[in-house]
Amino acid sequence: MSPRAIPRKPKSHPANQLLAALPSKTYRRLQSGLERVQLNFGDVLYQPGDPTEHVYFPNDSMLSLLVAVEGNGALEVGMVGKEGMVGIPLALGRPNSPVRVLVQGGGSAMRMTGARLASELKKNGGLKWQLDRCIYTSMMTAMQIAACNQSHVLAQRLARWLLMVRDRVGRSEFRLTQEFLARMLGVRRAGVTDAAGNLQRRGLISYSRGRIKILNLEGVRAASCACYEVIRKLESVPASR
Amino acid sequence: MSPRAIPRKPKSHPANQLLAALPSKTYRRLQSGLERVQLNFGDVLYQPGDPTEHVYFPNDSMLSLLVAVEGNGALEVGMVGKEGMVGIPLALGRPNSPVRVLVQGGGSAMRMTGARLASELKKNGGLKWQLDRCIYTSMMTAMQIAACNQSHVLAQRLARWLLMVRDRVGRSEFRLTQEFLARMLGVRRAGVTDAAGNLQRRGLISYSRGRIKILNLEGVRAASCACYEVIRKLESVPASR
DNA sequence: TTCCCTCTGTTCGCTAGCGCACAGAGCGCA
DNA sequence: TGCGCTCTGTGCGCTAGCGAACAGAGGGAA
Repeated sequence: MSPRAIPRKPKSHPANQLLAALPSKTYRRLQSGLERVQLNFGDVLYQPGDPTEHVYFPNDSMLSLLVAVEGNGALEVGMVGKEGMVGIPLALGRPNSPVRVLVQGGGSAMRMTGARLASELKKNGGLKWQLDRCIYTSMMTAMQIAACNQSHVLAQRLARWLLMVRDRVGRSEFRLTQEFLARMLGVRRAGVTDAAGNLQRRGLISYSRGRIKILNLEGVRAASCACYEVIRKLESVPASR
Repeated sequence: MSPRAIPRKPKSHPANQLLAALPSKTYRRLQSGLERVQLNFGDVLYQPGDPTEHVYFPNDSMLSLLVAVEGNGALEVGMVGKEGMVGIPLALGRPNSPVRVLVQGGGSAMRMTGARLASELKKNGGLKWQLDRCIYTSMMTAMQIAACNQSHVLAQRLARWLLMVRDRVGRSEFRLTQEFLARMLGVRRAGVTDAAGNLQRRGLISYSRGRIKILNLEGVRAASCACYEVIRKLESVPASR
């Protein structure tokens, strides 16, 4: 369950954009606290209630933030790729994460202990600024998704979701079954079949046995709700002040 | 639109619990930056996109965080009373709030400029800890509401909402029309009439012409989803470390 | 007291999505 | 090559909630 450490030292130019945006002096100081780990699809980084020890900065992996609902499994309320980090509660001084964090796209990530993070934050080398930016993004994304879930039909939310995944994995093709997707969106699998089949018939995506590909980006954008653009713009806030 | 300042000086024992939880030395230092303002029902403290200047610490007022949805008005994604503050984006270094903040329960609040807040935060007198706690609560609440909106029927969400308002205004009776309530929840007014009528017939609440009263607290709790308890427990995290 | 305006109750037809179930299709593996 | 398992497509009856509309009831103001 716990991700296995990879002995290789972190590269000097970090793949994670949050780390990459740090002043190089700050990053060099941080390096000794960063450990590279391999994350595989289905790994669970945090389980609600469990004490958490590390924060994670994805390199090429992709993570889902899930809120458990009684009886209903768990529902996605956020997505983090190389643009951000997970473990915000730890960064805010909470000993555990109330959300489940699931590895949705395998790959590697850098991790750091909460204690080290806290001590680095006191040294004030631009890390706090990056962290605040990430907290802001996570919070606003959750709020937008809250409104979206209540306001938009499945077809739109599905399109939004595909676009969000694409932005985070950096590819237009990825592996995910309809079953999994339905769980993330909190709907029936058959509902996803329906909505995805519709997109496929219109030539916007192709979909087969867990392999999904966005064929017509503009088309999918048009099929999604405006929430996608709202969330996308959150990511593009300036990276330094 | 902009709330009017009240000349009276802030009380030495603050009504806002976030301020009250500060070390008294820190609070005394803060006082000169705090200005008491009167907030009236319907006032809008932040409009998405507008530059924001102040953060607000409610005394006895109650504020709603709203996310606008194209065509659909705006939907509530958070609620803040005397236990917290609004203006988190400002506290995170963002120049404006992407959410609308609406005064839902009239009363007073203390406010402070973002610049002053930033300078106080650097002095590290426990303010950051309180702020982090508030950010954590707002974020987790939004995530829970996102899941709730997707998972629970209107009747449950209505009950949750009434309980959340009660906790924040500190009374079991408050003034709100079904029309307003429907907007907050993102449903039809007729749907609220239906769900509220049901609660009323069961003797759990009384409801008449914008005056609503919780008669049977346990009953309303039983009618709501578990999200209420999840959110309530977020508020009760320890106030000092 | 009377009028008016706001708020609530209720109806109708309709759609999105549910829960369940089963058939078929493709891929991996023996 | 054939078997079996996973993934997708589809059908059926049902419920929650929508959009629109209208009737009535209660309070406040003149």
